[in-house]
Amino acid sequence: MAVHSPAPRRKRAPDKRARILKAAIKVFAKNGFYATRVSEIAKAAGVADGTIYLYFKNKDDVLVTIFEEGIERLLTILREVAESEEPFENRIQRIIELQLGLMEEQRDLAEVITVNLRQSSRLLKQYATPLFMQYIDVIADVVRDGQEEGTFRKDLNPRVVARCLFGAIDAILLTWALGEGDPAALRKAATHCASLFLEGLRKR
Amino acid sequence: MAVHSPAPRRKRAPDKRARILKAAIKVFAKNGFYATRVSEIAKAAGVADGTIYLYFKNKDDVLVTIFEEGIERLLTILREVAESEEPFENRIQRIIELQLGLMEEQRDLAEVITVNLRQSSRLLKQYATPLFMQYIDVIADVVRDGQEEGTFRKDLNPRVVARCLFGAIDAILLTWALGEGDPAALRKAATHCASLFLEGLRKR
Amino acid sequence: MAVHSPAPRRKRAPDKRARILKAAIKVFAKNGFYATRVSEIAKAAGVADGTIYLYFKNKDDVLVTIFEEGIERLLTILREVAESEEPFENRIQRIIELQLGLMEEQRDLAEVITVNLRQSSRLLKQYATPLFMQYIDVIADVVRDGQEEGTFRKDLNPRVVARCLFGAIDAILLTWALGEGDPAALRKAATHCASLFLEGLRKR
Amino acid sequence: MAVHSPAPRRKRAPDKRARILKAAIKVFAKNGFYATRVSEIAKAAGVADGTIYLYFKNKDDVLVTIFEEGIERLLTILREVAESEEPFENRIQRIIELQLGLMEEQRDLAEVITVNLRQSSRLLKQYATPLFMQYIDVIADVVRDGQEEGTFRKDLNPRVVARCLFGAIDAILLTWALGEGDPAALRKAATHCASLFLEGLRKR
DNA sequence: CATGAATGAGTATTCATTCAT
DNA sequence: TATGAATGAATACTCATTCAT
Repeated sequence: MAVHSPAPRRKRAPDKRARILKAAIKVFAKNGFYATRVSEIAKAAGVADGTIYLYFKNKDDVLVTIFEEGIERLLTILREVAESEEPFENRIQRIIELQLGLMEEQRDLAEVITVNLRQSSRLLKQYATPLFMQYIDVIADVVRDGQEEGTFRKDLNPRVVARCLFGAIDAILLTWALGEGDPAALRKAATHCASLFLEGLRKR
Repeated sequence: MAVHSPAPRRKRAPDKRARILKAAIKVFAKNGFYATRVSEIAKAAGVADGTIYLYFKNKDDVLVTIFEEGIERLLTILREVAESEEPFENRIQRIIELQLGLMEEQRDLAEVITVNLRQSSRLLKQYATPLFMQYIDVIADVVRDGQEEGTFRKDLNPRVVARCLFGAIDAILLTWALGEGDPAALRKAATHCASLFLEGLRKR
Repeated sequence: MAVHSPAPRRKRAPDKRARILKAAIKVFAKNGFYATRVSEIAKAAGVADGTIYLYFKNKDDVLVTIFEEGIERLLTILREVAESEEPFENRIQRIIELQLGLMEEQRDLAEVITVNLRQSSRLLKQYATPLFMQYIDVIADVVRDGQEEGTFRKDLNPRVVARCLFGAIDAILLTWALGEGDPAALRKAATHCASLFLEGLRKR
Repeated sequence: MAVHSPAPRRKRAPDKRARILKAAIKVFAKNGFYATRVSEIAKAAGVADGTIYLYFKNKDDVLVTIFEEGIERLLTILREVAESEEPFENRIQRIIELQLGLMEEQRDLAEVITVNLRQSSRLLKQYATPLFMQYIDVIADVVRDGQEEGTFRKDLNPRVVARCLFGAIDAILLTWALGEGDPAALRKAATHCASLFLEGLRKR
């Protein structure tokens, strides 16, 4: 019709993939992985059902991608903090705040990672375990270094400490995600959690 | 047809309900809630598909029952410990050991409770939240009493501490349930976890 | 326990069969044949599910029995009227009133016969058609005799008239069964219906 | 893939809905509503099972649609006749002939409407009643106008007459649908039925 | 690349019927 | 006879995935 229009470009969206992921995070968080229909993701992303299969192998693949990219981003940042030159106590504190802080800005991603991934035992065992171990390792390394350097008590297994810390953060997020989602409450919880762990770790 | 069939065995099993629950824990742990077919539970329990519906409203109800009865049993024991006359530190320590110890005997149940229940957002929100809150309350009460009595530092929110403790135990169980399942490792983790939290809580 | 009680006879009920039929009429009328569970009939009859199978081959057999016994009773009475010595016009009038009157006292049976039997095409074709034909014949005979005797016009096919009359009564019953079920309304409808058909049939 | 396939024929059939309805009428008439499997309808229509659910809410909806569209069409035509300027007697006569004539072309539809709809008490009460009342009203209006104008006797309740007429036609159709289905017989029955009612209604 | 109509495999649940007691 | 717990065949409906356009 418009003969001279430079380029029709009815649909600009070269960002379909990103839009699908973003939409998926939203609906997964709201309804859970199994209760979410592919068509719902498509609708929320403003694409056709079939389009999703141009970017992802299947529904599982969407969840896995969200998890992988999300945890990858988290791991990158965590590693930076973990390997910084700051005092060990600050690193621990920042690790906690970082995760909770990061999530505060991305509540849906938080719910998807903490809740949804457990929804598929298969996915959990296949994908989450290895990444989970990397996560544990990052924290455990900080603890171990702190022990060797003399800041932290030496009688605790660093990996056990790391698991406890992960669990504590996960539980706080879970409560927060299932509940009101008040940012202030989250921040306060972060402070208390950090204080609890740091005192628990401190060498005397 | 089989003329000499050894015994007609229309098994008058009086324990059908228990057998179904036991079978369900096993297959849920193995395959996850959604991937488990009702017929698989029936087969594992040695009953007909329809029999399950004589004892449970539906598939959801089976999972919820497992969760509720498991948590209920735990809560009863936890309350005893929480309200005992022992020093507060001992109570915390015993709460941790109790949970991990209880689960040690029922690895599949541990997986169902820590992993499977999160598979249905609806179930999680509907059933888990209230029981979870009761659980949190029991622990939080111990912390609060300890604070008032002067054993624990007063600057930490008891409910945040309780949530952290729950998360830590949950994470330890999760790792254990998904992994090797070595009882010794579990016991050692319990000791370290307890030490970490008690030091973190101690008033100085 | 009661050692000397003459005869325990916890359940006198030698009338189980009748009680089952009566209960079945009630629940079939309320919910329809397909929506009625065998267990509902049993409950309404105050017997165990399995007991029904001591008196009836299966669920279909219960409906068929109701229909057969009901229509049989109706046919017997109709034949009496049809073969009486009364004026033909009176016979027609009484046939109408009889059916509607009979039903008025047995509203549930009316609904079962007019509505439920159509619920199983198989049953309808297999059982109802022959009995229906007998019914048509009884009325058609009265019409035919009236024609030959000179009371009714001769240009109408007696079987067509009989079908029309059956249909009219059925429609009145249907409306009545689906609606309020006011006996007075039914009686008035019977009068009008009779008048309409008698005038339509009268030789001039 | 198949290079020479004559026509890929992912049949872009634009008439799926109509084909499903047509197929449903056929199988409902043959086996009855309850005995008909959704998959049978699908097979008869040459579509996949799931396709039916793109056009209808559920199996009930298919039956209701058949009924509604059939009755709707009938009502439209009936109203035209009822409101025409013809003598009242002709209108009645044409109403009868129209219905029987319409059905003559669609014996299966006749059976579905007269027999199948009664198979579900729920559907009958929910859908049939209102449309049935409209139908009754159309006929009753003709009768009433004829009474007021002086053609018909005034001592009959128009709605009772209408119900009788409906029943008579229904019974004729039922016999016809369940029996041979001889068109000539149907036409003759229509004439006799009309004559019976007109004489019955005539003012003298 | 994008679409969305069509597909059809897959499953929880129901309920008539049986049979050990 | 009577029971009612147990059975398991049977089926409507959903929804991830495909592919002709």
